[in-house]
Amino acid sequence: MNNICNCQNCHNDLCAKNVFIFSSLNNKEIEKIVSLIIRKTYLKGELIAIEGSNLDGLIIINKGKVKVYKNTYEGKEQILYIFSEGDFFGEKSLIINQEITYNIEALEDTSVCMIKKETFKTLLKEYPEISFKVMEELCMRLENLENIIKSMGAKNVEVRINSVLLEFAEKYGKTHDEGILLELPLSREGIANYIGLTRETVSRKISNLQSEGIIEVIGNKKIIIRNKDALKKSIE
Amino acid sequence: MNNICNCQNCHNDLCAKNVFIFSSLNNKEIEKIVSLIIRKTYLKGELIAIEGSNLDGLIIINKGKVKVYKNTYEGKEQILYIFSEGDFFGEKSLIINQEITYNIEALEDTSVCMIKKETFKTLLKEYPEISFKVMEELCMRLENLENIIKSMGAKNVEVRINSVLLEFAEKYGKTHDEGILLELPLSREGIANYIGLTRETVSRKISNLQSEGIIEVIGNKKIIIRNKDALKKSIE
DNA sequence: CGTTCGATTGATGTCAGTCAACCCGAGTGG
DNA sequence: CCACTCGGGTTGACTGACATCAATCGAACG
Repeated sequence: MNNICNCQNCHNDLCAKNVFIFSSLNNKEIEKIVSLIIRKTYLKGELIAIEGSNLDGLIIINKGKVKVYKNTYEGKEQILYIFSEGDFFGEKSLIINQEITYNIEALEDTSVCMIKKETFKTLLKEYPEISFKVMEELCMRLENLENIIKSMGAKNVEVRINSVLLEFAEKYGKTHDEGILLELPLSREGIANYIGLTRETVSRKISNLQSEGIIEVIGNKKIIIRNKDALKKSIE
Repeated sequence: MNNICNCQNCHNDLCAKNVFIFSSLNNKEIEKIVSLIIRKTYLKGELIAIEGSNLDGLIIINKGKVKVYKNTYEGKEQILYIFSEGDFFGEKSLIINQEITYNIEALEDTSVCMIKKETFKTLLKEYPEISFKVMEELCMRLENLENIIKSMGAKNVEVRINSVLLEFAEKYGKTHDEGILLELPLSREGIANYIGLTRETVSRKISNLQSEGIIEVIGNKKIIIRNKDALKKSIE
């Protein structure tokens, strides 16, 4: 179950300072926000929210990763976002007064900070800069989704795989002497559910990329991207 | 080419009153906004903006329809939005300082109202309610895209066709004694580019729906939806 | 060491894409 | 009034790529 604790024992910088939408505030203001925060933790695999439910606040990820998905008409999951440290969700129930339209599940042990709906609304009034940051963030998400749609519209399946590998490299990749070391946030099935394929197809395509020498697969969860340019070139 | 004219001779209600993001303002405030507006018109087929360019303001559609699309890696168009009266675009260059990431083309003769970037930023400061409305609108767009992704992730092609027919019925349908009369904003090819199929497939699936008696096709541009429930049921 | 869950590989089937022919209505011009 | 063209739409045959089903592998963990 969830732990709920006050935030006194949590380093400020973990909670709010690194969060994009609060990045325009000074330390004093951040402190105030931190004092308003409620913390929760979720175990890997735990459902944080379910389609149709109501979140009573904005939730900011402190540590960990979550996947946001809808169930498709065919009973599969369509993953929409992978959120990690500093990302937030639940804005939909704040801004348009609407229940959550997707499911959210912890991909690893995850701790989050919650700001109550009313508290957040007060914050928005008090610090209009936050509104602007929220708009920025929403715009970036829109753009992200627009690109996903573009790549899903592409019949060419390699394009989709390569796109998602590049996306993950951008977000989670670490430089490494032989290329970019990538810890995959999703299983093969997860990747498949993200880009609208089956796990077998993802598996096959990844094998192909390996035999072409473009990537190197290490176990199930790690990939080294040896030739990023080759991936990039293929999606132009 | 474009006509540029001042807005004195344009009825207030056309420009700003029916626009969602200004809906919280009173008449006097609307009048002020109207006075700041620059009008332009575009002919059917004319490009309003091209990927990579900079719009110098927020553009609100006064009359007409536009399609917003990206070119895919395979040289096709991926349509992202169909915007009509009251919708706006260009927010991306206002909020995050970024060039346009898609192409915008008039689907019919279209007149728009433009609010200069700096003017709009001043408005946002002056009337924080507008910020909130913009956030609402962005959230609704996100949700719309999330649903498109969900339906594109569905392998089942009928689901996508039926979804788009229902979407158009919602937006452009008129009640009619035999069902919902629908003036299609897009050609078969346009629909195909919206949901990631080919025009032939769209054509075939629409024929099927007709022979099942669920819809009736009138010429190339009109459809009567006789059995909306059947469409709805198939996408659950 | 055995169990389990995910990943891989192979064989087969299906359905949307492709290519090509044809249709149809609108506009054009003789 | 008819012939012609042109663009979009439809239809059919064929193909190929991904899904599906099934068997096997293999890494992780107790």
